[in-house]
Amino acid sequence: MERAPLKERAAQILASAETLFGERGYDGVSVRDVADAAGVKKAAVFYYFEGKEDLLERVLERYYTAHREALTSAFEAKGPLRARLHGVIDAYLGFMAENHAYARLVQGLMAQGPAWHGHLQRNLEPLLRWTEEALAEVAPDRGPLAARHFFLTLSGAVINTFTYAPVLAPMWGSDPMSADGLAERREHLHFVTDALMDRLEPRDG
Amino acid sequence: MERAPLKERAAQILASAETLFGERGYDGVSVRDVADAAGVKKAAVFYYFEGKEDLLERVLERYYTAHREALTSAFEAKGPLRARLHGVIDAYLGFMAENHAYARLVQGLMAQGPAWHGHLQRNLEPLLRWTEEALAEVAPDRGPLAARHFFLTLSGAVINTFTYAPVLAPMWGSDPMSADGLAERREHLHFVTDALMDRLEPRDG
Amino acid sequence: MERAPLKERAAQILASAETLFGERGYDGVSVRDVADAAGVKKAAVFYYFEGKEDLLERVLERYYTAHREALTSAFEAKGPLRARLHGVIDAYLGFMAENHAYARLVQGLMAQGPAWHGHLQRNLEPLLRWTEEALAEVAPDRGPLAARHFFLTLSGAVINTFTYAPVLAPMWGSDPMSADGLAERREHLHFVTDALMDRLEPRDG
Amino acid sequence: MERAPLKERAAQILASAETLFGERGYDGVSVRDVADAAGVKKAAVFYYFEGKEDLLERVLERYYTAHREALTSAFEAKGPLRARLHGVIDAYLGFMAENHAYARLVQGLMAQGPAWHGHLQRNLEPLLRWTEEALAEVAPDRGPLAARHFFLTLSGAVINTFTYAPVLAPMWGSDPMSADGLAERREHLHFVTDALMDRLEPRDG
DNA sequence: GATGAATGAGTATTCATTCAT
DNA sequence: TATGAATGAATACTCATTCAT
Repeated sequence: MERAPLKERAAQILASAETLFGERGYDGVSVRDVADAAGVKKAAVFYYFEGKEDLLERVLERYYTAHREALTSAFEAKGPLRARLHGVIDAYLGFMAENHAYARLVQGLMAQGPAWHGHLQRNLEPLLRWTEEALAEVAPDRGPLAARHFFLTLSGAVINTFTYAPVLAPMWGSDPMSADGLAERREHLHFVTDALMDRLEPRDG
Repeated sequence: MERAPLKERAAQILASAETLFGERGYDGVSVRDVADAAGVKKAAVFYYFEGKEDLLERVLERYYTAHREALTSAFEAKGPLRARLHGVIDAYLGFMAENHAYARLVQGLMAQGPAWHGHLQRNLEPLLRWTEEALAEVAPDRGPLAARHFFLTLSGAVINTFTYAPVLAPMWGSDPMSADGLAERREHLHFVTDALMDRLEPRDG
Repeated sequence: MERAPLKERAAQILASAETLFGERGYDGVSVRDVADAAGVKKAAVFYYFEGKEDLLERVLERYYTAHREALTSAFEAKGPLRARLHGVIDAYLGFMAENHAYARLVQGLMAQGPAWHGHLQRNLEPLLRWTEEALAEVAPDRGPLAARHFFLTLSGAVINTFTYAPVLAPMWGSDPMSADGLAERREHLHFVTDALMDRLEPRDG
Repeated sequence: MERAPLKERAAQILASAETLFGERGYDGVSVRDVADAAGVKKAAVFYYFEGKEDLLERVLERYYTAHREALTSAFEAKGPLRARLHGVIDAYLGFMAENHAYARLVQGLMAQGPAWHGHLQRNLEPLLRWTEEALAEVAPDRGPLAARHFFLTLSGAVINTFTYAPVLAPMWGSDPMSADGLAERREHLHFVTDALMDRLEPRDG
């Protein structure tokens, strides 16, 4: 299953694809665009990759791996639940901060119809499972307080920081994705988490 | 600036565009697709609209109007803050439930680069302003507890219910967009709102 | 099942395709070649036809129809068997003489693998059936003297006149496809037919 | 002019080219296809051969040689004319049976325009000359009973057995290229030869 | 002796858009 | 009020061939 390390040229192409797909969406980017951005000829893209779709798949693969790695240690940390949840949110927010393009690319693919849903689902599943395990002690299996709802609510609160940043910035008068903006957002999300925990396990407040 | 009411033919075209753009994204739909779905000739689309972009603009315009109308009365309602917030969330959720395509279309456009950002921003702005007014009494102007953060968090929690539903359904074993799913989601969001209010105005709990 | 008469432009394109496919084979001709030869823009070819393959299918359809029409009256003629066979050979030869490209196009497709075999078979089948009926009185159902063998032998003798003409001409010192050449070939084929009939029904000689 | 004996690697490539060209035609086969089938790298094909065209030339050369060798002894055999003709037909049929691909490859090239005509002619010429010599005693030099007509008729009857086999098989309910099919075809062709000889030299019947 | 890397030229096809009628 | 015809520009992809190593 392990893939041989990509050659420099291929890495360059992949990096360009990553950036462009993130900026303009899969459909908004042509193979020529990717080649130009990478400083290679168009045919070279087809030499190193099987096609445009393969290119996207590799970009996603890399994201998935990085994403999971970024969250693993946070999920596996020990300590009181609240601190662990804060840690996960920080890790999530931090990963997204370093991978601006990710959130938007994925949202774009979701909006493109079912073709990529299976792909995205496979990436999301472990995160959901982790959340469910982590919250098992305070949240029931089913109903409106089930872990899955908190997963959806909190991951949405993290992700949308990035997907909506470009349209919020002018309204906020500051960029939610800037260092300051993210620090503030982080505090907000901690507040939200604590508020939810207060209600779920009142004694612990 | 007012435009004569659209003829039946045009309305048919617009409706098809709305559905298709929502299902497959702007780029994933051709003018021919829209024409076919509407049962008209391709050239008719250009007769009634200025082009594909115009078509999208009209679709968005309609959404904006409907969206705002759906939320206005909820925002203007009187009564205790919590009840009003619940009302807004119910209205938001209800509107989205009836306009499946909206959330995905907008997400798709966000991912397509800055071209449509201004457009989307104009729609979002009033919602943000309303939220800020509504929360003025409990939330400060700036910082991590500012109204705008709650707006982002809660609107994300609503919207993502719809954008992620297709990939969550298999994992949940049930469809978050079904009647049952939405009722449960509604309860969850009320819980979240209450939890946040508890922390913001502890006495009121 | 009837097809509306093709517009002038489409007819022009089809005619060019017919000629070029016959001259250089399906793979040897690009859509651009066809468009140029027809004096239209490349995109016009796609406006009138669904694609290159469709173009070939239409060309073949026309041939099939013309081919069958050319032979029908000959097959349905009354009179002694030998005369009727001569008539069929004359009709076959005449049709091919007017449709130089046909034989070569079909041979080229046969050599391209199974993709077109079904297509070609559907055209050949009626000819084989007719031959079997015509020879029913003198040829057995099975074995080396079955009608199908005579069909294969004689149709080969006709068709190869055209497929091999370009390489035979220099060796013969004259063109087998010229008027004189064809007249001579016709006499030869009559001789062959008579020889075969002599053996099949000796009394009739 | 003599070329050093091809290395094993080259032979492998040539064999693959032969098979593939025969199956899908020259244009339908890419250098990569040949390399893959031979289990070598694509660049190796260009190392051992000058290019795709050279590859085809070598394949044809081999066929020519094999073809001529297969027929030489039959042509040089002694004995009565009819027996010698039967022998040639048997040899021709036998060679084709072992070289399925040959007939179709050559037909495909004929259909590809004049580029390969000269090539093919050089191969055909000796066969025609031999036939003319063999039939010199019974057939005139010119006119519809000239040897060259019998050559065209009989070689067509042999070759078409193979080129049309794939489309005839379903109609015949049996494969003309199977052992049984070929045995039957052989008998048929002997019958045809005898019929022709009967007419050419009636006394000898 | 052999090949990985690279590419120029070409291929079929799509599509938003224009326009004469 | 429509629309059939037409097209320029772009798109993803293929492939024979070259060449430095």
